[in-house]
Amino acid sequence: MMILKSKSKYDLESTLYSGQCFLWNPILSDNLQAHEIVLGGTRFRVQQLSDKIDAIYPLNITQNQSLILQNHLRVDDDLGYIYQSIESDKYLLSSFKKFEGLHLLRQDPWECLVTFICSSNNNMKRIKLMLNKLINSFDNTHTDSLGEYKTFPTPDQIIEAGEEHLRSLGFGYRAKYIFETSRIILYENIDLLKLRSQNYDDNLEQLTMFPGVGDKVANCVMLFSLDNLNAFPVDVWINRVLREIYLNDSKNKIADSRLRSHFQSYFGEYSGYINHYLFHSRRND
DNA sequence: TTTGGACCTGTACGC
DNA sequence: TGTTTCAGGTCCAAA
Repeated sequence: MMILKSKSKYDLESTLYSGQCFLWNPILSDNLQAHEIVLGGTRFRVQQLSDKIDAIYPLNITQNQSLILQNHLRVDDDLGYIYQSIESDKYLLSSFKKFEGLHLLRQDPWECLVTFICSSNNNMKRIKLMLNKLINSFDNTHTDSLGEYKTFPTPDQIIEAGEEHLRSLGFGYRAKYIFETSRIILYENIDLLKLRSQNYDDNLEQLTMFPGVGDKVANCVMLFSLDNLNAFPVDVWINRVLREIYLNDSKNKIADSRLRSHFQSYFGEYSGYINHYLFHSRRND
């Protein structure tokens, strides 16, 4: 075991299951609630220990593995700094208090892109089911001291398997989107990780070129995997909060992309972090 | 620039 | 048991 250093209090449960990532799985281990994920080909397990995170697997975790985990969990984020910036906002202040320690995650951009293409017109339970089916339908099996585990399929594996394969797994019309997106990434030789060094506008333009990726999905991918902390996904939940709390208007139609750009300016450079607190609070009302 | 309908599927409903 | 609705949207055509 190894306690990960984090800059702020860390709420693992809220962070892992707040709807930003669907690849974490709860594990009951030694009567303690642990959580498991595969990152960069390695299986990791963590558990909450007071305000911190205890990395319990791999057993003799290397420095490099520890960095991979810390990087994914964004333990260096200074939540106190973000809290300060919204001190005058009573609604936000109460939700920051209620979910103190909720962090964003830094996911793999490819896995995140597939996840949120799946999310369209869909619910959380089924998104998770679809991703599990996808992972289990490929033979990317690895073995460690806990047994076998699988890694996420690559774009070329998805192309080789074909669109029909995705349809047979229950992806519906999203099968075509994921298949075509895989083709574009492979044939145009796109390195999604490089997008981390690009700004918001360039990434929005790049991501919305993929079929099945509109404003909302692109903003999710940017916020949850590309370090664009000013990304601001507007879905039905965020739409409700913004109207009820900030606009006092639940009737007039306003395009989501207009709401998005308005509140990006309003909330500032960490608007994406604020977005996630608004989302999580509204869903847990 | 905006609007409305179609799109896969599983589930929660009403009968 | 058999419809209808809805779920963290996107795309396309038409106004």
